[in-house]
Formats: sequence, C-alpha cells, structure tokens
Amino acid sequence: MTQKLDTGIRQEQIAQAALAVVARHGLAGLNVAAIAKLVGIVPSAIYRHFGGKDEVVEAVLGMVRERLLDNVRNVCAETSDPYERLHRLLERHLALIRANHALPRLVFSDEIYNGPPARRRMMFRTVRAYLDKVAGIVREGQEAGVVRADIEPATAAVMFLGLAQPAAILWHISSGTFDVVAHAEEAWRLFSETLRGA
Amino acid sequence: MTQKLDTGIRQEQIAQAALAVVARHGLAGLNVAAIAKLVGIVPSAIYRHFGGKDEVVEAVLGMVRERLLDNVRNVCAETSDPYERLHRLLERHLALIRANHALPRLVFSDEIYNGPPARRRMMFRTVRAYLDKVAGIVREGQEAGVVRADIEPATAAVMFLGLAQPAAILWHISSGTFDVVAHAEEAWRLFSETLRGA
DNA sequence: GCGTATTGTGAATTTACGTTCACATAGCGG
DNA sequence: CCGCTATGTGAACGTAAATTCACAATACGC
Repeated sequence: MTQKLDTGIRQEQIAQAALAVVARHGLAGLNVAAIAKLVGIVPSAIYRHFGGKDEVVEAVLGMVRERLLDNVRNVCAETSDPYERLHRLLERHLALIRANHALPRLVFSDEIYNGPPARRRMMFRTVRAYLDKVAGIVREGQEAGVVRADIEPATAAVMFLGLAQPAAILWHISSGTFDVVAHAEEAWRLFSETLRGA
Repeated sequence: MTQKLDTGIRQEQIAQAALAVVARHGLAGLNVAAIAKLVGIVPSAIYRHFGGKDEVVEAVLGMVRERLLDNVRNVCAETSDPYERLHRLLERHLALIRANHALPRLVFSDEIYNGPPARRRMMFRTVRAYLDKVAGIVREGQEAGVVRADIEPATAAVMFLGLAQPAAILWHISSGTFDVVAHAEEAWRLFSETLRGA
C-alpha cells in the first residue's frame, strides 16, 4: 500500500498536483483521477483530505493568488524605482505564465463563472489586489515626480495587465510560436515612454 | 410536432442558439439540451443537422470570426483616418463583448485547447487575421506620416488588443461593476498619444 | 392525392466523472 | 505489544451529457 502521510502534507501535494493538471489541461480538464495519479494515490483517497473537487479548486486558486502577489512583493522589495519595479514585474508575470501554461486561462475559465459565486468573488479580489498594487507603484512614481501626473493610476494598472495578457493568449493559441518576450520588451518600451511623458 | 424546417435554416438557428448559450454560460456550459430548448426542438434532432456537438462548436467559432472581422471591415469602409478607424474599432469590439458576454472567454476557453487541434488552429487564424488587419491600419498611418515610424505595426496591434482584453476580463469578473467604457476611453487617449509620438 | 425522403421524437445506450462506502492497513500513543 | 484513529483501496453508485436508434409525422416532387 502507498505510504500513509499526514493530511497537511497530502493537501499540499494534492493542491500542487491539481495545479499541474490545470497547467496542462485547463480547469475544465481537471479531474480527481488525474490528480490522484500524480500524487500516487487512488481517487477516493482525495476525499480524506478535501471535502470534494470544489475545495481542491479553491486550494489551486489560492496558490495562484499567492504566486501572483509574491511577484509584486518581490519586485517592490528589490527596488524602489517604479519603472524598474514594473519592468521586472512584467518579466516575472510572463515567466509565471510560461512556466504555468494555463494560468491566463484560469482567470477566464468558465468554471470560475459557472461555479459557486464565492469562487468568482475570490478571483475578483485577487485580480483587484494585483491591480491595486500596480496602481500603488504608479502613484508613488507620480508623487516622486517621475511619472506623468495626468494619468489615472488605476487605468495605468489595467493597461499594464494589457501588456502581458494578449501576448499570453497569442503564445498559447500559437502553441508557443509567438515570441512573448520580444513583444513584451517592445510594448514595455512604448508603455514606459507613455508614463514618462514627453 | 414542431414545424419541419430545411437543414440550412436549422443549422443557422442552431448555431445562433449555441452562440446565445455560450454567451450566457461559456463554452463549458454549452450542451445540446440547452441549444435544442432554445431552437424549440428535441436534443436528438440536432443530429439531423450537425454531425455532433463538435461541429456545432465549429459553427459558433465561425460566427464569432465573422463578427470580429466585420467590425474591422466596417470601420475601414467608414473612414480612412487610422486613429478614427482604431478608435471606432475599439468601441465596437467592446460593444461586441458587452452584447455577447462570453466572447472573450471563448478565445481562452479550455475546450479550444483540449479539443481537436484543428479548432485551435482555426482560432489562431482568426486572431491573426484580426491582428494583421489592425497592423495594416497602423502601417498605413505610418506611410501617411501620421503615426510614429519607429513602432512595429505588429506590436501596436497586440497592444491594441491589450486595451480591450483586460478591461473585458475585469468587467466579466466584477459582474459588470467595472466601467469598461471609461477605461477604454482613457486607455485609448494614452495609446493614441503614443502612436502619434511627441 | 401519394409516396418518399427528410425531419422530429422519446427512449435507450454509452461514457466520463464525482462521490460514497465497507473494508484493509499503517502508524502512533499507551 | 495492543488497540485506536487516520489514511489508503477497490468496488459500487448516481448523475449529467453526448449520441444512437426505431418509429412517427411532415413537406415536397410526381
């Protein structure tokens, strides 16, 4: 029989396995059989550690949330220059997407919207938290006088997402053909020019 | 019994009904029962006109493709000023998304990636066709000397998508709370400034 | 009007999953 | 070493959804 492990450990393993499955097959392709196989246990064993598939999905969304916000925290800790912060954040966001193929699909996934309302609300809070932090970086830049003052920080934050989002789609849809990094660099150049003003 | 109609008519009705279902529940929530109910026939009748659900999905993707490209064609026919063209295209793109709630989710949908490879390729062709046309508008602007010459038209096209895409996500995820139009106007102002150059 | 191909119907079938359950077993406190 | 509780297992169950099929009814060519 498989080694018996503590529920805490198993929950961690299951959540990570689930994230891996989502990364390969999307949230729609997430099934307990696949998770169990990755963990090395039998499907029904999942229910010893989670109330059901929904709870596993919650855990996955929590992990994604943490990874996204970690990126923001890290770049903020590393430098105080707003441009350097945003530039690095963009790089890491794209790295996260590349490493975790389905991440952008997650935000859009039908399961988020068709599932329990609490799930959509949590996703909304996550995205808004991310946007708020980006907007905060922009606002600090304005207060320091290095970013144009006539730009709404919230708008800039959404536009910042817009640098990565469509590129991620294209990369996905083109099976990796589209050069995300090259586009991001060029787009960043233009976007940062805009923030700096004439 | 329900009135009998020609296969051509029924295919049209079914495709439109399917699009309506996708608009409300996403591609994952698309089921033949719902389509049949909207059309006013019984589920099994669908199979008189389509080989299966997959073919219906193909038809839906075809409709979406047409609507997207129609927008481009229309704005190009209406005016020749590149800024006016892009501005109107942005407006209509957002209108399309608002009218058809799930359109942005469609591009990202797991079913596109997990389904038959031909489906992803078709979606890729659609997006690239759209991008090519936008890039063409930008290039014309450069040739006319009204758009900065040191911008790659392809990059500008992807960035243009980035004006609408994240806003659409937010609108969706916030259940309509987020003000897409206001954001788009502000984002367009900044983006068009960037294209114009100093 | 008549017959035939086409289209609509309801029931049955199949498949894929999530979930439950009775039972087995491992690890831990005594 | 004993026994109890937590964990793992395989089989079974329920459900939802796609698809098939035998049969019925409609519309169209003659």
